[in-house]
Amino acid sequence: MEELSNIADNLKLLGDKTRLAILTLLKEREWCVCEFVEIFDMSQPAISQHLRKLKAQGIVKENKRGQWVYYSLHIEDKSYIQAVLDQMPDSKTILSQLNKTQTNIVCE
Amino acid sequence: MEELSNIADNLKLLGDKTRLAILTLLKEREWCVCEFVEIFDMSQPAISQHLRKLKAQGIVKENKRGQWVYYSLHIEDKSYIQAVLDQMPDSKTILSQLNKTQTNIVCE
DNA sequence: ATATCATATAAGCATATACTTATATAATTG
DNA sequence: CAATTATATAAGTATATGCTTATATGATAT
Repeated sequence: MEELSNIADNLKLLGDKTRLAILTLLKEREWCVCEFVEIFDMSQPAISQHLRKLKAQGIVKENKRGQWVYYSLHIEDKSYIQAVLDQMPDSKTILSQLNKTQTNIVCE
Repeated sequence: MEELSNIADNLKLLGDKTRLAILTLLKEREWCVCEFVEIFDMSQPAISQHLRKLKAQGIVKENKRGQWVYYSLHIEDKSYIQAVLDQMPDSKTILSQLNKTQTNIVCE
């Protein structure tokens, strides 16, 4: 059984607008860092630090391919996170709330 | 549709050990402030401030009876909170993790 | 090898958070 | 009425958080 304080620490990570959007987007597919930087109109270090926190608590995992690092969900053992993400809107809705369209995103 | 940032703000409130325990206990029944003070071995203002935050975001509601104020869940319209609390252990488990037994609690 | 691109880390800073103690408010009791 | 009990609020403080800018690391391409 997972500790209450451990669950709270994980939920705290969901309690940030940017991280919650990141996780919701990751429901659909893996994304690389530069895509998030474009989408959120936020500095690259800011995104990187959010992802590091998520990785540190085992909520996402990374997958390096070439110079890109792709992130994906790692919540098979965390039913309460799955339960939240199940209730979240789809990527399109998230992206429209961020006032961006996915078609603009290019990392080369 | 609820705003992403609004959902994040609500989840942030769940991301605290004390508040998460409070909400999990409230699944079972309503509790009054003094019970929480006993259970959490924390100052009365600390508990009161946690409850105020939860009330401010409409996650709990209060019910005054005599000199006591009872709190209960108000999450019918917040499926993502219901989803989290559904995954939480029962009151007995929470209380044992707090190293207290419910039988000790007396407010008079 | 050097230049470029993608990502990570470090340091600094402004604000948010979760407590504390002291005090106020309100209901209950003698 | 005064004393007690339950709760709320205010003010202060230490720590956490989320950004910033600067810099480091590492892969790719010329």
